[in-house]
Order: sequence, then structure tokens, then C-alpha cells
Amino acid sequence: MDVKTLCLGALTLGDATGYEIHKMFDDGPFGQFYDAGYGSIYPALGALLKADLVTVVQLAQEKRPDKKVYSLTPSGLALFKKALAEPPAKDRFRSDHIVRLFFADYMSKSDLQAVYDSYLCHFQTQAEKLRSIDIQNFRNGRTFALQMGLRFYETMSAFLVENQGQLLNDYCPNPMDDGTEQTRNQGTGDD
Amino acid sequence: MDVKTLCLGALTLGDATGYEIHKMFDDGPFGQFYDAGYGSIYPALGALLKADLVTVVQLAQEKRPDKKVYSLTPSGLALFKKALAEPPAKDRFRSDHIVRLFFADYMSKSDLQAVYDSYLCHFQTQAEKLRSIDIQNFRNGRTFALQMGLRFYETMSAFLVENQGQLLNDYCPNPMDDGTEQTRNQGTGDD
DNA sequence: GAGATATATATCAAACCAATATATATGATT
DNA sequence: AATCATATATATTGGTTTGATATATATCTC
Repeated sequence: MDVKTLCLGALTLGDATGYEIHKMFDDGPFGQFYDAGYGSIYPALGALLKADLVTVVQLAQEKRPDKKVYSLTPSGLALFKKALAEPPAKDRFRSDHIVRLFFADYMSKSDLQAVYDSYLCHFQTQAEKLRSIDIQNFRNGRTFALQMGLRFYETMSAFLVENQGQLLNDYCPNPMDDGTEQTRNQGTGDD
Repeated sequence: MDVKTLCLGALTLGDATGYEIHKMFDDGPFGQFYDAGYGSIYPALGALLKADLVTVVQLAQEKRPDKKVYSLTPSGLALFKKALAEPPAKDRFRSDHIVRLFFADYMSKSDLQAVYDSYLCHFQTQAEKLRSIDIQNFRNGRTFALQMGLRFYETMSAFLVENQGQLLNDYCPNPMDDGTEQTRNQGTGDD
């Protein structure tokens, strides 16, 4: 799902500027399950405009750059619906934190502790944020996605607390100096 | 965390070819929390080789392309450890599935049902896969990361089952034709 | 015998990311 | 009053990543 489609989706929630769309991915309703930077959003909006999938109203502001407020056109909405009807790509999760937990034995105990702490804090903060959102205004899928996110953060946070000992008390640094555990890699084990 | 660093990490588990490293991200121990395609792995290995962070042994094979087995050098391991000691980037999760659940009201009920089914199946399959892995050989962080992944898949799968009704029974398509819910976007609500 | 999947490397265009530049306002700290 | 950080707002750039494709063969399934 490319940033163009994502922008169309964002605009179904109401007219917005590129800056506002970015915020939606940063700390807004999309942040939980997608993200996009300015470097993708502004070109995407430009392309959508050229294809008449959105319109723009340029608002001159006193001492700031012009605000360009984008709106979805009917063909833009139609294309978005069409995109939603296509089979979804595989979920993608990438975590620098878990890489570090996985390679715990190549880290110092204090670094490991720091990663653990920041990770727990992250999950707790996110959970708190979602809990504070008033669910009344949402309907159906919106509520569902939000609750799913909340469940995720709560579960991960609980997991970290429950298994802290396994990671930190049982910590022992890798005894090998050459960096290999086997001479040859063995794959998943099911090949 | 770039693919070069990830390749170094993969090689700490044992010597491997680019193909094998890719498998590790595809269905191996890394797949849960990172991924990388051939288009990143092969150039990364080339760059690592040039920088003496890995070595390569080219094995001629009878009727297949030469196998290039890469090994970590001491300086490669040192660099990897250094990378682990740096503060981790924010986790990134992107889900085409949740985008569709979020925009449920812009989908047909049958398409929504299909997304739900494939998502549930995905989580259940992944959980089963992790459950079947023998944990005896792993230690510390390896076990921790694996169990964390298992907990994630089990929780998400349970969530989908528990809240199926909210998504599918309470489903109602968006009544609006113009695609907007408000005239102007309101952000998170906390600005 | 056709077709799909697995082994194995490699490349390329399109897309994306992180950082930076520009310019101003506001709020916090010293 | 000065400094600093954060927020508003658009835009660009270099480097990295993605997804698809090409090549060549073996094996397994229908």
C-alpha cells in the first residue's frame, strides 16, 4: 500500500494539509499501523493532484508559508475503495529493540537494561495514549483498530514485566570471541 | 538499523550465503521482527566484504551457480556489537490488514470478511510455527524474543476471535458519498 | 510432461526514508 | 532579554530499500 493511497485514506477523514497528514502518521490515528514522512507525502499529494484525485485550496497566511489544504475528489474516493478491495500485503514489523533483546549476549548488561527500560516505557506510554482517546465518536473499524492497538501495547508491556527476570537476571555475555556459534548455518531446521 | 548491520548479526549465528540470510528474514529466526530482500542483502554483503567486515569462500557447485559462503571477521563482530550499543530506533509496524479494518465502512462486507479471515489465519499459522520450535537450544535473548513473538501472535489471534462480532455483525457501510466526514481535519484531538 | 517450488546470485526502476533548508511564532528556561 | 526548544508549514536531496525480474537447474507434484 503506497503513500498515495494512504494519503487518500487520510483525506477521507477530512480535508488536510501535508503537514497534518504527516501528523496523523506520527501521533494520530494512523501512527499505530502505518507511517510516512514528508519526503513521501508531499510528492504523493503532488501526484494525486495531477491525477485529479484530490483538489487543493491555497490559503495565504500572514507570516507563514501558504497553507495548502487538500480535499478528496469523487474519483479519489473511488480509487481508494478500489485499493481497499485488493488483497492486503503481508504485515511488516521491524524492531530495533527486539534485535537487541535477541542479541542480548552481545551487549553489556547496562545497555541491555537501558533497552529494556525504554521499550517498557514506550509500550506503557502508547497504551496510556490510546486509553485516553474518547471512543464515542468512532465507529466500527475505527474502534476495532484502536482497541487492537491498545491490546497490543498492554500485552507487550505485560510480557516485558513478567519476563524481566529471564532477560536480565539470567543474563550472561557470549563466551565466544570469534563470533560464531556454529561453523555453518543450519537454517530454520525444517529444510 | 540498516541491512549491513543486520547481515553481520545474521552471520553471528554461523556462516551463511546471501540466499540463506534471506531465508532467515523470510521464515527464520529474524522474520518476526525484521525483514530484508535480495536487493538489499547482496549489495550489503558486497559492501561488508570490501570493508573487511566479512570474508567469503566461493564453493563451485556442479550444476548451480557458485555458492558464496560469508563469514564474520573479528572487526565485523566488533562493529556489530558497537551498533547494538547505540540507542535503538523506534519500532515500526505497518499493516495493510489494519488499514482495511480501520476503513471497514468503505469496504464490502464480503471483502471485509476475507480480510478478517486471512488475518486470523495468518496469526494462527505464525503462532503454530513458533510453538513448534524447540526452545532447548536457545538461550537468554533468543528465547525471550521467540516467546515475545508467540505472545504477540496468540494475543492478536485471540483479539480477532473475541471481537469478530463488533467488526462483522455491527458492520454498516459508510452512508456518505462525498468521502468526507468533517469539512476540516481535527488532528489527534490533543493539540 | 507440465507446472510449481526450491536452490542460488544478481540487477534495476520506482518508491521510500532521514535529514536538512527555509521562515516564523510561541512557550520555556536561564 | 537572550537563548533554547518546540510547533507550524512546505519542499528537496542523497542514500537506501523494495519488488519484480532474469538466469539456470533440480526436484517434487499432478
